Amino acid sequence: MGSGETEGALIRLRAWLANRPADADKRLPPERELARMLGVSRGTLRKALAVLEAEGTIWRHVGRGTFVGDRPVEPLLDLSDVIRRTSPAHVMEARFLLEPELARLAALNGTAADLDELRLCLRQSRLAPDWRSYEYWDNRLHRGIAQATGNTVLLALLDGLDTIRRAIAWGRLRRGPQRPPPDHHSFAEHEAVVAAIAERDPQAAATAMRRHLASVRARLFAALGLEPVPGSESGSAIDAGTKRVLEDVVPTLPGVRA
Amino acid sequence: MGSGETEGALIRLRAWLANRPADADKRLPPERELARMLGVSRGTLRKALAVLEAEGTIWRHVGRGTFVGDRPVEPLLDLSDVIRRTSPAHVMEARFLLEPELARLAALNGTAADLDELRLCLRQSRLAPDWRSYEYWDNRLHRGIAQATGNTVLLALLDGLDTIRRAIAWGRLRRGPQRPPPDHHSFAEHEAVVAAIAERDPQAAATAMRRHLASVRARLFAALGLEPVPGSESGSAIDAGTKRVLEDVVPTLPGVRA
DNA sequence: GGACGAACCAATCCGAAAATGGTCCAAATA
DNA sequence: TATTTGGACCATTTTCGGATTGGTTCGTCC
Repeated sequence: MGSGETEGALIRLRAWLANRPADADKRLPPERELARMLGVSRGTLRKALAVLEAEGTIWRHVGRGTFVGDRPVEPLLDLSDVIRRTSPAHVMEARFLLEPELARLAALNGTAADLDELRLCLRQSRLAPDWRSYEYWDNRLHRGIAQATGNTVLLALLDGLDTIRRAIAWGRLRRGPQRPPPDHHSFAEHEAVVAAIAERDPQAAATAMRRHLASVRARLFAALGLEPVPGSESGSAIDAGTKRVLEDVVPTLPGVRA
Repeated sequence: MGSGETEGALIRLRAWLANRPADADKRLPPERELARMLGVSRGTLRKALAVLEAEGTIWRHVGRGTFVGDRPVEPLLDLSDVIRRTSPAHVMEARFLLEPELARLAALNGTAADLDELRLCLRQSRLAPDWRSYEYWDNRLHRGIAQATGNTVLLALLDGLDTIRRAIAWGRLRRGPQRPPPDHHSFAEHEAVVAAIAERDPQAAATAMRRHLASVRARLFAALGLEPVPGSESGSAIDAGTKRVLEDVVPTLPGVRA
């Protein structure tokens, strides 16, 4: 196979690549120029470049150039498309899935600085002069919990969920001159979550978060005119698979911080 | 307040907006032109536009123009930044959080077409001629499970996790002429997950997925030279908070499809 | 058969010019 | 006095043409 000049070009190319300063530009000269520099034809150089690309040393893109290192990541997420075919119920389901576990991991991994941030959010949300301001601090609180897990991936996931949530038409949006009433259900629920995190009680934190989300969901569905979620307040009826739940959930979510 | 010409401009503007065809462009004429069309000065028109913007009818942006409808959502996620400060352990933690619940919801909501897709992935992954091809079908399988939940938000979340996972440097990447051995651990584990989904057994599906992820994590950490996760195989030691887990997990993840 | 050179293609980048919303100000107007 | 008007700037964005660059296909020559 690769006999003759192609192999020579590959060797010369590797040597040229090795002899360049470490702080050199990630971008290589254009093929035409590089071919002239190495004393090879462009076609031959391209074969050598193809080898380097196959082994992951470089990556190329039409119109951009040839670069050394890993190919950059492109988002690939078409948010506006997701938003069009999603519903508030979907968002609530995702929140139920994510946020209790975030609270749980926050109780395990949260730092003192994280807790300061959470307490700040609690205080400010009580002082909020209008709904818009309240929602800012509410949002910042939930994000702070994700931050307290110490896991940037989880934080990114919650951020993604947030952008979707914020973009959905929530029917009535309660903006106005009024302010949240002092006995707004979220206040006590938020404080319960933060208290459990502060006491390093993971189960209690997750439980408190579930209670909070159940409350939010009930209000949301009521506002949308839907029927309440079946079994959301019963809490009875321990089925046969319960023991498996214990064996699964407890050991496999250790919450190690890497 | 808005006395005199401003009010008149607002009325004329509303009328002009109402009288345009439904399929008209979302983009309004430039302010200078629109002002001339309505016979108002630009400053007055801008006050009227400010009212419409405050009530959410239109949105504006410098250099772009004025548009009717909701303001488009911007990603706000800087993926390349997240990737730089994250670790394989973080990604595994996120997978443990997400994917078992996805399997659970897939068992509840998956359609026959979804199951066909999953079985196709199983078959193709066994036939894969090299690791690269195997990882394609493996990836498509996990994505298919998220698809089977019927929740586009969860699918978007898994996609986001995937882009992060794919971008991280996984140390050894097992690309090469070899192919996955026929007794590769993932085969049986994947089939267990899909079987549980097909039998509509949510708990079993979640359990099988946890087992699979635990296996993946063990191999990953071994390859990276880390110590195994404490308690990942013990599964004993039922602590005091277990009953609460039951009361929490079971009723609050109903998996309703909206 | 393989290497070379040339030409062409489609995607991308680049820079200047135009377009657009945001802002300020003095004159005109009621 | 209070409001409107027209004009001039500003910062951001779009637009558009030309240059750049990797991808591809020829004919030609060893």
